Amino acid sequence: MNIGAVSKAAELPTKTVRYYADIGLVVPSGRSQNGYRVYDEAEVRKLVFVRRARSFGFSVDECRELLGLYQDDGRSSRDVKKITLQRIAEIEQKMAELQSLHSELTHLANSCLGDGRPNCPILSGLSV
Amino acid sequence: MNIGAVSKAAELPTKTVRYYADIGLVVPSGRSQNGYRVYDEAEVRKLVFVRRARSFGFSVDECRELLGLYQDDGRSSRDVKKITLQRIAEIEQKMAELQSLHSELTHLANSCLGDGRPNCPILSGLSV
DNA sequence: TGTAATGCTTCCACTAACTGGAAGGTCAAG
DNA sequence: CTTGACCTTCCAGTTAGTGGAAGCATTACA
Repeated sequence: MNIGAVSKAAELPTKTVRYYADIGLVVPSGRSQNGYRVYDEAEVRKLVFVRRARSFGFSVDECRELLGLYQDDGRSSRDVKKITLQRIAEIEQKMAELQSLHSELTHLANSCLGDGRPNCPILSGLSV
Repeated sequence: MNIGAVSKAAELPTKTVRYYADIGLVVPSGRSQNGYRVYDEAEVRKLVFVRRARSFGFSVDECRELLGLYQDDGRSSRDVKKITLQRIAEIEQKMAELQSLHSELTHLANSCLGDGRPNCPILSGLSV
């Protein structure tokens, strides 16, 4: 498979696939005579894996770590679970922050008339 | 006030204050003979405003826009409310994403034994 | 068979919002 | 007088890509 087909199959932009190759995250299985990157099914699966993990908030470096575990038959599920639980904790933290942000902003927006007049509680609220 | 005092007053790192000066977001009111940036209360208020707005998820460019409104006595609260409501909608969107992420990851973590064996549903789940 | 349109390559530069560090000038205290 | 804190500029790096240019390769179509 050439990069275009891979890009379609993994649902990632070609630029991103090339970038992942550059940083050694998912490298093509080889190159054809004309220099084109050649991928096979295994790489496509890894790319899908990375796309999903990224969408789950795993950083590229964590993806690298996870891919390592993914490929290592001797890995323990304990390692994987540890990373995942950390991520869950971070998500909960993030959600709490967003929650307080949301209520503050909602409060400000509610107290604002939103008319053509300059008097605006949102700005006063921000500048406290 | 020199940058150190401003930094303390506005609760922002000096690096950040300098950065904001560089990009023209909050510029010092002047320079002293020795070349030190000199700020007065108005700038400190703006910096506090920016810090809070940033913590609310407004981008630096949005802060610039808000600062413009903030300083413009002829502004309408409608403009400010519009930006704020957009931001609230984005936060809700983000929270929904985090929520689904959280339940998916929790599900995966729960189905993982977390022992020393290689069999790990988290990885299989990610690679679907 | 010619040519035009994709598709692929590399490389360089840019994004956001800082942060770290080096090299050097200034100032107050002991 | 020297030490240390504070200030300056400039350069580079961070994350995770994205945009674009210049230049081969392949394919589609008239």
